[in-house]
Amino acid sequence: MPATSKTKPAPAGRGRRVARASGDDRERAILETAERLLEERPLSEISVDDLAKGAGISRPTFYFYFPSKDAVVLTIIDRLVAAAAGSREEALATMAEGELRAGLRQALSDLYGAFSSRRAVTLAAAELRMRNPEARELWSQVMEGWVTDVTAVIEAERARGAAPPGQPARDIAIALVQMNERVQYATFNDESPSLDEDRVLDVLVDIWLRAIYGTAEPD
Amino acid sequence: MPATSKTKPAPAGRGRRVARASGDDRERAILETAERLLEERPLSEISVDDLAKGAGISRPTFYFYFPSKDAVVLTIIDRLVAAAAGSREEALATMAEGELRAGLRQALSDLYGAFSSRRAVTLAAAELRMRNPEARELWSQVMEGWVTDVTAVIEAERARGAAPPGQPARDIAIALVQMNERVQYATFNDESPSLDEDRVLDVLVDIWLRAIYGTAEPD
DNA sequence: AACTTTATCAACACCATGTCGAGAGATTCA
DNA sequence: TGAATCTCTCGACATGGTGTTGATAAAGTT
Repeated sequence: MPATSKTKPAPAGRGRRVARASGDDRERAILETAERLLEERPLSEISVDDLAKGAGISRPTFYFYFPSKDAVVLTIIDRLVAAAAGSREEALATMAEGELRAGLRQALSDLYGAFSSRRAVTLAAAELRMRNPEARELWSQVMEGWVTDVTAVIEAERARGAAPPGQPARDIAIALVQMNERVQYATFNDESPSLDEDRVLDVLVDIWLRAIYGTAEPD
Repeated sequence: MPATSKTKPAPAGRGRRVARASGDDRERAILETAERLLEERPLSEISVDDLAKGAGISRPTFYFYFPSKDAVVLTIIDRLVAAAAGSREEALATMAEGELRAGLRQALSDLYGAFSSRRAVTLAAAELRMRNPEARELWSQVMEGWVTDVTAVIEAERARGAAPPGQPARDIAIALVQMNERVQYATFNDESPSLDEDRVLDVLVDIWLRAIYGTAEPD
């Protein structure tokens, strides 16, 4: 077998039926069209025909490359998620190095950045998750990754006495990670009560620090 | 004019075109069918025909009562939101009476209860918000109500010296209210990383107290 | 009894999805 | 070289949803 990647064994079951020659261009064209159109309007207002037209093919031909509109978006989300996973490892590495206040800020900043650089896709992911089980499952894995890591950090901090005991670490982690998801979504989407772009990080970091390291001592 | 409510001037622009006699039954039947079907499957999998059939009428007749499927759900959400608004006032009244830890717990508990008693509708609201501007606007008002009230509470506590200064009260309020929304949704929807039904309140109250009254003092 | 209002639905127009089958062009190999 | 095979393309169709129209029946009003 030669060293050139010739047949590449079906990237995930998503993409095309077999995977080979010049149709790669079409596949890319479809993905690019989807990303471009998502900058303009929500997924629910984009039809298969729009994607086909944008890629310069007919609608039936679209189905040669992807089984559905959702599959196109899932492919795009896959890639975003892979990139975000990179951010997560990097972020956690920073946090493990002692300087925790700055570390946490850096971690949340990386997370924020990973998704803010691809708003349209992030919003589409949220929309798709509502009605597509595969998208739900994928997102679920992303969330679980973050929750697991954050749980470990909280437990480590408690173990070395830097953080006081409290509710189970995993429960706190779930609430904080979900808070970030919602707050970021609202900001990206420019919802009515939502945090300003340039305030998000300060506010989230503050709440994380208090939730992890603080205690509540009302009068 | 007699004292009997005879014509009732079009409840909100939503419901039916005019509003009178026996058609009230049909209208109720449609609303009840919608609620019933939402217990079984998501809004996106319910058709106008399903609603019509369930109410014992044909599809065109459905359009005599409501302009669309979305309008039916919006009517239902309207009522849920009105009920929740009652909860909010009650909750805030409890909090204003000094005993704050218990007060906050009671407030969040009321909020949680208002929506958990109508899970199906709450989930449908979230789904509808994704693609319907009117639903978005309605939900936006609900969120704004809570944010405004919570902001006032935080500022009052800071003013009387019970809570330390920190990020702007409104920003903290936004993040906390959005956290609750997301965490509760995940729990109702039984998502993969989500808090157990019976842990939600403890965790949320803990984070709220720390965010409002605590300070972060890492080692 | 004429007239108006309320209520109903068959038939239609429209749009989106996804499939089928007939081919066109390139590549393989006999 | 030419037949077989594979990749790629699309017209035509089947299906299923939305929303509208117009004819009509039944109730209420004058």
